[in-house]
Amino acid sequence: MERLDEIDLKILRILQRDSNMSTKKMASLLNLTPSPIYERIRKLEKDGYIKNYVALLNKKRINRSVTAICMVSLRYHNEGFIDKFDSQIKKLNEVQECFHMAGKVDFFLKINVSGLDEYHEFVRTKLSRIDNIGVLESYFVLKEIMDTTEFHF
Amino acid sequence: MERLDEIDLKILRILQRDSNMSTKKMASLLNLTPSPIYERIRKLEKDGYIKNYVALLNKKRINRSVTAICMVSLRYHNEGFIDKFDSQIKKLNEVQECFHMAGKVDFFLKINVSGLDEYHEFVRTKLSRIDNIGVLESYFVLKEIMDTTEFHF
DNA sequence: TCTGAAACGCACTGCCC
DNA sequence: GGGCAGTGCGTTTCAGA
Repeated sequence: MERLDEIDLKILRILQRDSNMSTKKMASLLNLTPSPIYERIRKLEKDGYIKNYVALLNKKRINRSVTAICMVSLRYHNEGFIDKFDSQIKKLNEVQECFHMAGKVDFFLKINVSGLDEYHEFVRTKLSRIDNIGVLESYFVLKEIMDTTEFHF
Repeated sequence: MERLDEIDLKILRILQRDSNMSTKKMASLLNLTPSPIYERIRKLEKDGYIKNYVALLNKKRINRSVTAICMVSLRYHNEGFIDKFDSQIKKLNEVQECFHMAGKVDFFLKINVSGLDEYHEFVRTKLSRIDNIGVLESYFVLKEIMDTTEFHF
């Protein structure tokens, strides 16, 4: 719960890149034995530094290679409408990220689909059917320059 | 390399949520024994369906709770300038995502910092020092509604 | 491609420093 | 808080169907 020392930070840095590394190998990298590594990791989990362990998939391989950014503004901005948009957007499987923003645009969405056809269907049959949408602007990714879950510290 | 069957898809769905699940438990969920699970996972890795295994950290805990979206347009658009922007942006530790876009805006960036002070410093001393930036617009996330690495299929 | 069994190594515990 | 030794379990391999 207290501050992390340099060893904890190194462990987190490693786990962000390769969560399957054995405590044995990590121990040799950090000039320690496996036991303290093991205990520190359990502590980092317990204290909430580590949310979960996941496999990252290759978008191309699973036919989700098109990424779109969509900016949405609502027509009315009272609490009920915002919460309603919130709960409806969570049901859409194509949406990877959705942020409620400060400023002129209300929401940023990152959407992954197989192609433009599917994006068209997504907007037509799902997104645009959500109540109270005012403006809806779509942008397409030409090239992913960076896309990482890793924080540098 | 061929098409995936329903078992492969189920394995990928599980690993996207919890990559530390044992082959034993997965086997019992899928009514199989650990060996075929093990072999299928190795094959999914070898064939490039699985990029890597990572720990996802809690932004708040590691002091990166402010998320900004930044839209950048370049002044000149010849190949050299785009590649240069590309290589310079990759050096910035605060940037989590960077996409080269089709349309009026050239790049979308997702940036995580500890607070507005740090964002100010990031723009002042790093982002704005990159050559050839024309327009630079920042938006701040009020609330994360969704942020997942998981693809639904 | 799966089952079942066998071998191996690592995760995990407890004790000592 | 780290080192060391022991145990059990999961990973990994392989023969057979």
